[in-house]
Amino acid sequence: MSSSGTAGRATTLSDVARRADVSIATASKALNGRFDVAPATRQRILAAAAELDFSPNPMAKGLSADRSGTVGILTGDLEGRFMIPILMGAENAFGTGRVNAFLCDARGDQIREQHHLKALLVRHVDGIIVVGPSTNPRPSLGQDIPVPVVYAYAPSEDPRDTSLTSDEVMGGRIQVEHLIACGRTRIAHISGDPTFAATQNRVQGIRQALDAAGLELVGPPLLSQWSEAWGRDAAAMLLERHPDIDAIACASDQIARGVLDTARDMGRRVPEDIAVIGYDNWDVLALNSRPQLSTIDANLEELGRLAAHQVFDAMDGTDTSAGSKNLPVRLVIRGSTIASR
Amino acid sequence: MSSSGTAGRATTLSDVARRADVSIATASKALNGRFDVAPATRQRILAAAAELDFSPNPMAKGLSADRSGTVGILTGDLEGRFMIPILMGAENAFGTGRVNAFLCDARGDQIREQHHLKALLVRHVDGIIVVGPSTNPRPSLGQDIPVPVVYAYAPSEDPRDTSLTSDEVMGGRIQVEHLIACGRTRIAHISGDPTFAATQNRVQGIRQALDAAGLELVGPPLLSQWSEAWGRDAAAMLLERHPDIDAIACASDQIARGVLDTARDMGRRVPEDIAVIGYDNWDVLALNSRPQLSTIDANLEELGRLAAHQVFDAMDGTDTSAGSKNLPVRLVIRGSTIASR
DNA sequence: TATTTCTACGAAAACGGTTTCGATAGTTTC
DNA sequence: GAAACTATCGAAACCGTTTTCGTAGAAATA
Repeated sequence: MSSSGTAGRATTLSDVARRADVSIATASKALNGRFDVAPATRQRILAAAAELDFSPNPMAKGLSADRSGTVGILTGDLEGRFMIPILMGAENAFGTGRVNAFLCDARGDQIREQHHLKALLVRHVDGIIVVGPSTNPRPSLGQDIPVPVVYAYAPSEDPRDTSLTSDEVMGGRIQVEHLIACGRTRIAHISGDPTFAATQNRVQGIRQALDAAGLELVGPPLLSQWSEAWGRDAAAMLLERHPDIDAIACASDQIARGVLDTARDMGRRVPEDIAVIGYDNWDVLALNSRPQLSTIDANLEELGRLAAHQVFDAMDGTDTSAGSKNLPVRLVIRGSTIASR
Repeated sequence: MSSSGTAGRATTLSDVARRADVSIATASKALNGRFDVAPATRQRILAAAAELDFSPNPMAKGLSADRSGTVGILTGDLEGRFMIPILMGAENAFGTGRVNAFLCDARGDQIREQHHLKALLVRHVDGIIVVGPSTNPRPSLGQDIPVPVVYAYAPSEDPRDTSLTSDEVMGGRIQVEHLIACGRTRIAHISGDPTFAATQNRVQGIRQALDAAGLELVGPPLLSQWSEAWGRDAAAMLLERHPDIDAIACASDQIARGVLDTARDMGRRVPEDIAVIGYDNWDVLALNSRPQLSTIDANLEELGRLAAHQVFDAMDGTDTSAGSKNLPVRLVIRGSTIASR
C-alpha cells in the first residue's frame, strides 16, 4: 500500500527512454555500453536509469540474448557433509554478481537427476555445476549439453569433462609426513569403506610417504566404515595386536574420534604415547575432542569457488583450462599430534 | 556434436502449432487447458507436443504471465547445521514440479541479504522462503514485497508475517516427560548460549513438565555455550555439586556428548546411574556415542516442506492460514535413557 | 557546391509465449 | 428463410529486452 518500497509496477526500459527523451533502442545501447551513442546522450540515459532505479528484466533479457544469468547446481545428495562447503563456495562466487543459482537436489536418484537436468536446460541456465557426495567418479551427464558443465568433488567418469576434485593422495601423504616429522615411526592406518576411491587414494599417499622415509605401515590398512564406532573397534584391535605403534593416521575425523576414545579407555596418552591425525577438518568433531584433532582440510569452499569460476570462464568463451584438476589439501595441526607447548 | 540428446535449437510452440496445423494461439490454448478448443484439435496438438518433446520456455512464459515458476530461498547462513534439512525439505517439495529454487546465502550479512532480495524480486520470483540459522526472531523483510514470504525456523519479528518455527517449549517438555517416565526424579539441565530464544524456551518447557509432576530442577539451568566442551565442564560441576542427580536434559546433542564423556570419566554408568537426553537428533553425534543418544528431533525437513507448501498456497491465492505456526517436535528414544533390553 | 563518409539515433523485427477479440461456419430459433 | 447464437479458430497486440538496419544530418572530400 505504501508508495515507497518495491511495490508497484517495476520501472522498465521504456520508462528510462522516455525520461531521457530517446528511443528504447538507444537507451538499451547506452546501458549496455554499445559505442554508437553520443557521450552526452549516454550520460543522460545513465542518469535517468539511476534516478528511476532501473534494473532490466532478466526474463526479457534472456529471451533475446541467450544468456539467462543463471547457473544450475546439481547436487547428488544434500545430506552429505561435503556438499555444504562446496555449495557455499560456489554460491558465494556468484555472490553479489549478475548470476543466480538454481539449486537442484537429486537425492541420489538417477531419474530425478535427469529430470532436474532437463528442467535446468529448459530454463536456459548458462552453466551447470555437478557436485557429488564423495570423490568416487560418477557417470557423465553426456557431451551433448549445450552449456558448460563442471563436476565438483565427484569427478566425471568421462575424461572429456572438466572436473575439480580434491587431491586425496596428497592428503594421505601429508598425514604421514607430519607424523614422521613428529618423530613417529610405527604408524598404522584406519580408514573407511574400501569401495571408496578416497580410501584407496589415501592409502596410496600414505604408502608413498612411508616409502620415501624407508618405513612400513604397521599391519595392513584397516578398512571398513566411515563411522566413529569403527574407529573405536579398529583402534582396539590395533592396540592389542601391535602395542608398540606410536601413531595412527585416520581417514576421517569421525574415525579419529573413535580412536581417541579407545586410546583413552586403554590408558594411552594422546599425543604422548600415540599421535592421532584425522581427515576432513570437520570442526564440530575436530575442535571438541580431547585433545583437539590434527587433521587434513580439503579446502572444499575453495573448490566450490573454483568450480563456479570455471563455469564463468567457460561461459565467457575463455574455455581455456579444460580437463580436470586436483586441488591441494592442507594440514591442520592441533593437539592430537603435538603436545601443546 | 551428436544429433541425439538435447542439443540443437529447442522446439518451440510454433513448431508444435505447425505440426498440428493450427495457429500458435490455438496451440497455446490447447496446452494450457483453455476451453474454447475442440476436443479433436486439442488431442492433435497434445500429440504433436508430445512427439516433439515440447516444453515451453519459462522466460517467455514469465514475460507475459507474471509467474516465473521460481521461488527464492534466502538463507541467513548456510554453515549452520539446521539450514540443510530445511533446505532439503523445501527443495524436495518443489521437487519434480514446475518450480525451481534460487539459492541465496546472505552469510549473516544484512547488506548482502538486501542485495539478494533485490535480485530475487528483479527476477520475479513467485515467492520467498527466508530460513534463519536459529530460532531467534529476525527482522522482517517488510510488508511491501509483492510476493508471498514465509519465514522458516527463525520467525519474523513482525507478527503480520507468516513464520514456521519449531516448538521449542514442547521440546523441553517432552525431554523431561520422558525422563520422568523413565523413573527419574532428580533432573538437571545443561543448555547453550542464554541469549538464544531456544535456550529460554526449552527451559520453560522443562519447568512445565517438572511442575506438572510436582518436581523441581536440581540446581539452576546451566547456560553457557553450544559446545561439547561446555557439556563436559558443566557435567563435571553438576556431578560434583549434586552427586545424587539421576538425569540430565541437554539442549543439544553436542552438549550431551560432552556429558556422556564426563559421566564415563567419573565412573557413572549411562543410563543406569544417570539418564542423558540430547536435542537435535544430529545423527553423526547421536548414533555414534556410547550409548547412543536419546534426543529430540525437530522434523526440520518437514518444516522445510511445509514452508514450501505455504508459499505455494499463498501463490495460488489460497492465502488461508496466514500467521505463524509452531511445529511439533518428536522424541527419539535410544540407549542413553533406557538400558537396551 | 555536389558528393561521399561518418556519427548518432530510431523504427522495427525478433525472442517465445499469452490473451483479447473479431471472424467464420455451423446451429438453433422464430 | 432470415436472424440470433454458439463453438472453434486465428490475427494481432503485448510482455521487456536486444539487435539489425535504415536514415538524417554533419563532417569530410572532391
